[in-house]
Amino acid sequence: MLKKSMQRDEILSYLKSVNTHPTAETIYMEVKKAIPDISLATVYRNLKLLSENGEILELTYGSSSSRFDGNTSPHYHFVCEKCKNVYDIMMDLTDELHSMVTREGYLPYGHRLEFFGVCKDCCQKLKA
Amino acid sequence: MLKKSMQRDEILSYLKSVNTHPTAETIYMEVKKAIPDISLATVYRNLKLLSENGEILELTYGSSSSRFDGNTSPHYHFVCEKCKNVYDIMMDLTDELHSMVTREGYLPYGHRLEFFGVCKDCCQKLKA
DNA sequence: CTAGGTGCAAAATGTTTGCACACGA
DNA sequence: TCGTGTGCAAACATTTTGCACCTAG
Repeated sequence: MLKKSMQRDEILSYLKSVNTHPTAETIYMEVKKAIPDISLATVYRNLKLLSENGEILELTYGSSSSRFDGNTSPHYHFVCEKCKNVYDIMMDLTDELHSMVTREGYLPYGHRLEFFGVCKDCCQKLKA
Repeated sequence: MLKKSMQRDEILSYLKSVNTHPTAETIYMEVKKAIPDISLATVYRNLKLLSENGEILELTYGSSSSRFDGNTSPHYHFVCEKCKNVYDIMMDLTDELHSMVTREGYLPYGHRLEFFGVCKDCCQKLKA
């Protein structure tokens, strides 16, 4: 069971109050102002709990290490939550998407789009 | 100036040959098959060089540490490659995007879209 | 020859875990 | 009270750096 804790409350309310995307270290520094003897480990533990519960979003590429892409041609990915396979979605929305963010004042070089769900094969199996 | 090196060539050609998005460690293991005494440090150094030169893409959220988002409503991200800030793009293309992949036979639960490029502020600085 | 590249090991960063104690239901 | 949460320090994982040697231009 998830018990209430002052530390977790403070972390969540800090994250809800800002529109930046702070790192664990930044969150630690900020929350420390309210709870001076909080530890960094507690911050990490609660960030993990909160994102598992869907109350916050962790922005990573899955693992803790960077990933590198040698592919220049535009394509997207579909990650199946059943079979864990990663499928290529051969689609290119570069013009549409980039013109949308360009209108907002950004200069986009590229983008990444990933879908999560169930693939064709696993859909079949679910029906059967 | 950038000198040619067997190690860098091998890393680049490996990355161009796969459609996965390997970590530095994976790249190291693979390139080691061709150049057995390559070191992990060399892999890191060359990955950095190659991505600085735009020959490959590093997929991260800027810093080497995770970032956390208290905003769970549907929105996208813009990662500035200069200042490393992550900006919210308040846009929701769920209906459009999901109907596209549904037509391909997938059953999408969600998706993630992030742009990379240069933000408004850094565009200004580049011009100056 | 010389600036840049390399391997190695150590250091620097970022994150997780073991443990004993503290706290909320 | 009992199971969860916490702080601390140590362990781990990932990435960077200092250094002496090597290599392409």
